[in-house]
Amino acid sequence: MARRKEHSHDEIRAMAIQGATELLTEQGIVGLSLRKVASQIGYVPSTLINIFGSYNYLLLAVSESTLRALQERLADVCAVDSLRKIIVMAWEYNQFAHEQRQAFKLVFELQLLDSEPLPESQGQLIAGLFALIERELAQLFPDFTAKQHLSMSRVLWGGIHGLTSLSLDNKLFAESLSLRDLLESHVLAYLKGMGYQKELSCC
Amino acid sequence: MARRKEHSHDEIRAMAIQGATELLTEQGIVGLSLRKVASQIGYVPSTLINIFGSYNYLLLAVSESTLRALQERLADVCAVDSLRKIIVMAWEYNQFAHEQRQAFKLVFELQLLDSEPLPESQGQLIAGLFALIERELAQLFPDFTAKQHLSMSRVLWGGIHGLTSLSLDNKLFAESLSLRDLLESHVLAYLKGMGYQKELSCC
DNA sequence: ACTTATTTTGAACGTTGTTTTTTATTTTCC
DNA sequence: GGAAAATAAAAAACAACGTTCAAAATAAGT
Repeated sequence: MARRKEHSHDEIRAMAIQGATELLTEQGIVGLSLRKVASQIGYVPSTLINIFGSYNYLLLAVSESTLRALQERLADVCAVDSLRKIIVMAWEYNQFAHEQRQAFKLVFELQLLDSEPLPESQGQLIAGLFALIERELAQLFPDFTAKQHLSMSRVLWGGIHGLTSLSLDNKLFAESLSLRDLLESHVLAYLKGMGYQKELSCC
Repeated sequence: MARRKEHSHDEIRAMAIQGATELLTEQGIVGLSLRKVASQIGYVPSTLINIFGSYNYLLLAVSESTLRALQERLADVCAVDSLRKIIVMAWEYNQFAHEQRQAFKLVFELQLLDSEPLPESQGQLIAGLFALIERELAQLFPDFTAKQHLSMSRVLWGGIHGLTSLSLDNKLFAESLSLRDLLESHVLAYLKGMGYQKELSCC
């Protein structure tokens, strides 16, 4: 019983990713399964295995799609100056994570077994996030070396990700504190500590 | 075929936690299962379910044990001043995470379903980690309010956790950079940005 | 010693990802 | 065009999982 050419492989890929994302946001990653995704889009487990290679690779495709959406959202951020831009990006990162909680968690919790370490695309995408900040740091600290920009972008993004990640799991234990203030405090104080002067200029 | 009083429940608890930890560090969380833990300690799945309630609660007990070991390690840190103490604690946190990679990841990846949000003890333990830093911050910034100490401890720890967590998954994309330097940069620059003066005093 | 209660076990259930076989469709070739 | 070969999707089978439940074996009570 083969039903051919009703959808191309790429179409099935897209359908599966969308279906999985829906199930993911509804029921979380524990409520997700290959069989559910298959029946959601009217296909059968082995078909998805044929196309994606394995269930993990399907999840990886979902993760990649999420990462791409996040990248777009951050790339669209604009602000009056580079400092504000970094702060807004930090806040957008956090907002995206909370809006798409389950999908965001999947990105950082999915671990492939001893197959490929990271399938290129994932690496490129995450590196692209860092690049967004590096660009602004180059504006703020024109005299610093590229390695220093690299280092600072990692520290900044590490803090943003850590605060976001902990708050997603309610492991911050600071209900009285505003996450927005924490993120802003992190970015502002770190940059100030690194020598940034023109603090709170305009307005 | 019941074999009673060969071990008490508490003994079986301890055996299961230890056995699970061993399997966890050897094969990772994906290679871990209730059945493997049971056969590892010479018991049967349903016995462990009776004692722990569920497989998730067994994993939670492992997580709690890990967290307790981490807490002890950080509490043992001592240094010449509070600033150095925070930096050393940050480094110890990171070292512990890399040494006990799988166990550390379990702590932050384990998610219970819609049962209790966090079983008290876990919350107390994580809050205890923050308290270690808050105490030092109170030394460094005696004029700040308790709320400010709270806020700063979250920002500091969020950054330390974020850098550690990303590096554990090789998602930092900065092989040329020393993680130790990144952590120190984070702590030093943030505290300096928050107004700490006596930078690099002695020596 | 016999009954009652307790506690561990073994078997069964439903679900999972994956592999293999079967079946239906498409393509190819004469 | 129609038979043969190739292809692709589905069905079935498999091993492993967490969990439940009834049965078996020990401990406790009288």
